[in-house]
Amino acid sequence: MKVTIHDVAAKAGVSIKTVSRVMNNEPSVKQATIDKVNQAMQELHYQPSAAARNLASTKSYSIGYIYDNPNAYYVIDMQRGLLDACRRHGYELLIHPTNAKSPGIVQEVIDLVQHSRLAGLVLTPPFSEMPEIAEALSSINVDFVRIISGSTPSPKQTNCVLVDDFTAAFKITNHLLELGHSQIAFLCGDDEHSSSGERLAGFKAALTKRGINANPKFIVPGSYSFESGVKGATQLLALPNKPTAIFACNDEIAAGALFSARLQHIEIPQQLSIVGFENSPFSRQTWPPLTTAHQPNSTIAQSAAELLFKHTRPGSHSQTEDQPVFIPELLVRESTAQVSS
Amino acid sequence: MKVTIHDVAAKAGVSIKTVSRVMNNEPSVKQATIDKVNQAMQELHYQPSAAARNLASTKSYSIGYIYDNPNAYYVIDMQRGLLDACRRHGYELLIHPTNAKSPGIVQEVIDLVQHSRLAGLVLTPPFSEMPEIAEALSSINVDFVRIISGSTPSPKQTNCVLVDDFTAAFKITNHLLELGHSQIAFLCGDDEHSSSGERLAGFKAALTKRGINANPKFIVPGSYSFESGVKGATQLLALPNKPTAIFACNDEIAAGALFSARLQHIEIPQQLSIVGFENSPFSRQTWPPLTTAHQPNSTIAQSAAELLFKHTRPGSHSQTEDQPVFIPELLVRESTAQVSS
DNA sequence: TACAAAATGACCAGCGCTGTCATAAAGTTA
DNA sequence: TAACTTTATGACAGCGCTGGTCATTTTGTA
Repeated sequence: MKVTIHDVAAKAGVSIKTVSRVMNNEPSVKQATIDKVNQAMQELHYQPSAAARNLASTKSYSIGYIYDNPNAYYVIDMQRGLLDACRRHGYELLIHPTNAKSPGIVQEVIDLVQHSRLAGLVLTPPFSEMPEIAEALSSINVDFVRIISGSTPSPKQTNCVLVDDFTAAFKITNHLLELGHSQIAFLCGDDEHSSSGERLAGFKAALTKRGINANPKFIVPGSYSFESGVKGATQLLALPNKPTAIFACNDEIAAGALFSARLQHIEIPQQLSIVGFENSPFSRQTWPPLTTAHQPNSTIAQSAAELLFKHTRPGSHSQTEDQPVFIPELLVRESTAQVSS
Repeated sequence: MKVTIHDVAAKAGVSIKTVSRVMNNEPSVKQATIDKVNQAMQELHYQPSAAARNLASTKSYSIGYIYDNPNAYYVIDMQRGLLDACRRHGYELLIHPTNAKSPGIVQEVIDLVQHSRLAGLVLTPPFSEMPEIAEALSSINVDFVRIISGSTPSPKQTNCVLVDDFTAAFKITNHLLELGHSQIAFLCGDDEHSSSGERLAGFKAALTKRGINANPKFIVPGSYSFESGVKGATQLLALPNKPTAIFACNDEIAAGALFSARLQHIEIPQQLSIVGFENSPFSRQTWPPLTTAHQPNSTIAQSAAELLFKHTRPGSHSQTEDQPVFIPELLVRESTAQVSS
């Protein structure tokens, strides 16, 4: 029926204590024994009972993922990555979608952690960028890993996985520049998300490097939504000197921009180039498909979980080395073209 | 520190067993005792440990959601609904994305249930339509609720939540008919998903009622994907007598059809009406926005979870009454118009 | 060959709770 | 009031695992 540690021990011909030692990779176990036990575990499809471990141990075997993100594809990818890492390490994942702007959010997070005895938490924007959350978590002594926008590991931001939006945006902008565009506009995402700021900075840096100063009218504030893209692009395309290319802060905004351009009978990419960011399924299902930057969310999530597990385990508490950096890659599709003269 | 059942028992002056009885509202406890215990729990801010309960009890306090669906919005909506229901009843939700076509899938599901001691499972297509899964689950005596396509409760399909695709498709088709279309094509979803068959049946029924027989060439097999929509529509629009309207089995297919039409410089909706199904965010972010059918996924999920909890609890095991039926509603947007003569 | 070091097992308590069964209190009947 | 039924409560084992303590066996090394 149910496979327990006893079954594994019997099958491997060792004591349950040794199986336990292997599971918790305690020292003083021969490699041969480790292999035997692992094999027995595999063959029996053994999965340690998280409930029992949580109960017996001072440490805990579940981590939480708190999120408030309208982008379903992002969330699903993150979940996948976290789940994969959890399965590998015998952890459980507790998902907790909630409202980041709710007034009681800090208490809500604390309650969640304490009630469910979480070993740690993975935070994505906007939670990863809320200092009050980080403080609260530190104060109750819970490990957490933040996935944030940033390009260079720094000791200030410990336990972070960095997504280098700056460099990615720099590359995207270069792509546009190489196509001959110089009148490039930028549609921002939400102010609160630092990713938007980082992408904008990368954009500006690329322009500056070519000696172009960004036209202030070409930088349009907004939010990470289709509607915002529509609005921003409509505004841009009403300008007397229209841009020849638009860099949208994500694919949804880009889709909105595309929509707006189409309403005005502007041909994409012949009359206007548009780029997105994220490589969400949206970007493949617009017409034309969007040039964008691919963000390996699932891998990023795995990396975050691994970091959490490493922290949780005693020993190696290194600092700056533990800051993986991911650079989204340029993905050229059909929404960008040589500037028309 | 951490308050346990012992603290409550001590405070209330009863045994821990009695506290347990109160928590699980078991019979045979005097009202006075119940009050005493409840008060003690309140004063101590007592929260029972889910881990301990799961470990000790034959019943469990978590349910699982197994899925294999490329549509992230659908999955997220389902999760939301399930999570809401779980929170209300003090349950935990375990999510388990996996591959329905993997050869070991039945064993995988069994392992999951046994290992995590799940109280029950919520299944959506394709899992809800796999007889081998239902059999396996029954054989190990685990409760489950299936969300499936169907219009009439039947004793055969116990523990099901029905989504009436037939009626919804019938209504959508009527919408097209009322706009004067008679040359209507249908882009199918995956054969394995009965929703596709149900929608097709509703489509045919609406045509038949108006005395139109469906042109066999207008019924194109496919799958629930953008690509399939592109392919199907391309095929249809190459026909000597093109359809004037296309009913796509879901929004992604519809988006694909839109894409294909656009490639051929066909104006939507002036020259061709297209409808989708599901009201996913996609349908709002195409140009023009899609006429579609709104499926209240989150509500459906809640209803499924409630059904599961009701089953799990002893007593009321009614049959046919427990089959909620949801009918997706027609949502007219801009991808459909009067047929052009 | 002797001896230290490493690897493993045997055993026990206990995490916080529930299930089972025994027992005590209360209610009913004649 | 005895005899008995019903209802309320408690004692205790045990869920699957960890963490500790020792004892024992196997290995490596001088």
